[in-house]
Amino acid sequence: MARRTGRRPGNPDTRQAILDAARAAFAERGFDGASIRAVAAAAQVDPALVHHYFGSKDRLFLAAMHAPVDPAELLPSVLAGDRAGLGERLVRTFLGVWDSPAGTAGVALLRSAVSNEWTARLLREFLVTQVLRRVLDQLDVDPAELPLRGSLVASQMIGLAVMRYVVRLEPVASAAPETLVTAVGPTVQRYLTGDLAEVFAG
Amino acid sequence: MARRTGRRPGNPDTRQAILDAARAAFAERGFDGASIRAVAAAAQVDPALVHHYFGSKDRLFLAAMHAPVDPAELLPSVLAGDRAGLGERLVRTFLGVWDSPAGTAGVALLRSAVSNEWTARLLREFLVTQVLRRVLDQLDVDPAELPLRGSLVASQMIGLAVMRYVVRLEPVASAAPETLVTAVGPTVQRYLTGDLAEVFAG
DNA sequence: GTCTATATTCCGATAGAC
DNA sequence: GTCTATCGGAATATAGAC
Repeated sequence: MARRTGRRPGNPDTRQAILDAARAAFAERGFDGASIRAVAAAAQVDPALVHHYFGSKDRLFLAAMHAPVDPAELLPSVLAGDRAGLGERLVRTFLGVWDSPAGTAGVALLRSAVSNEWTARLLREFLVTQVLRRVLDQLDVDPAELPLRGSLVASQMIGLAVMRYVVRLEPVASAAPETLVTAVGPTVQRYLTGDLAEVFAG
Repeated sequence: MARRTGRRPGNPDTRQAILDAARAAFAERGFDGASIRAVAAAAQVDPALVHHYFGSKDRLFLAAMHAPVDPAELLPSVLAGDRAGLGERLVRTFLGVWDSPAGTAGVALLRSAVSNEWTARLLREFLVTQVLRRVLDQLDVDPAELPLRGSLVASQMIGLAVMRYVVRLEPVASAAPETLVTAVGPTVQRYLTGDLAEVFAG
């Protein structure tokens, strides 16, 4: 029979449990509102362990945001296919991710970015370099128009996310994904490839 | 010559100074992030005075949100005029308010609602009862479609506000108001009066 | 009306025993 | 690897002197 002394088991899943709890906490209360102590309690570990693994709250947040979903993997299938369906495919993929467990990271980043400049920069850079740039590069429009087109798309998609997942305004909060795809897809399509001559004439 | 003893002057503007400082603080950091102590420091009064005037942080927030702008006064001129221009007029009025000093209250409510369920309810009720209901009542569409149309409008407008005033994604953050009116107006118009048969067929 | 002082609670981070 | 103990700070709110 093994001796009972020596190091406590040291569950190798502890680190992952902390990450999962952190993601959930940041999604519920945002970066500032979530506390390391609450994360530790949810993961059933000591608060000091969290520091031991991740060093600081900032680094814990970054670790919790990592990996759950990579636009580089999702976007190619969105960009393939007819140009006219791009808006709907983008909204469909967007909702698919946010409605899944991986969407927790999105809610966490969004909630944090609104009250914390550091995470706001993170969101901006994610949007611009990981999402918008990949999508806009495929379009056949005046390159000078791309930044505004991109931020219009972001406005509509982030607005949808805020209403559906954060503020929870009905009926958008509970609508079937395909309902929103049909409703919002054409908006995104127009921002991406529509004729915005009037806009740029101003 | 008046006696120098007796009560200290007691500036009658003190209360208003606290309210202005509170609105600015809530706009910058949200409800949870703003502290009564910071509000008091900005207003150059003692923190205990804030409690004396307003009783609690909740009531201070409510007082700071009051009055700066009333949709009941703004919307009639938006609703008057041709139906086809409704979307653009709505966006124009929206941006006019948010770009003005009164917009501070909007940013404060928005920033707070994202990290605080209590203020989120406040935002939902403001949107539904003060804004959307007034606008939707004027439309000539199937009443069963109104809730979804309304929350789609809210998604686009709040998304625009989040990107322009909170996350500050360029170029939307610095764009001329009329540029955004021309870009986003048609989206709002479609959500309000457009043919969404496909959406409701789902 | 105004301010000092404080009760109470919670935070992130660190040092060091085991 | 894990946990106890604690440092240093900041928060809301209240009691009560002047």
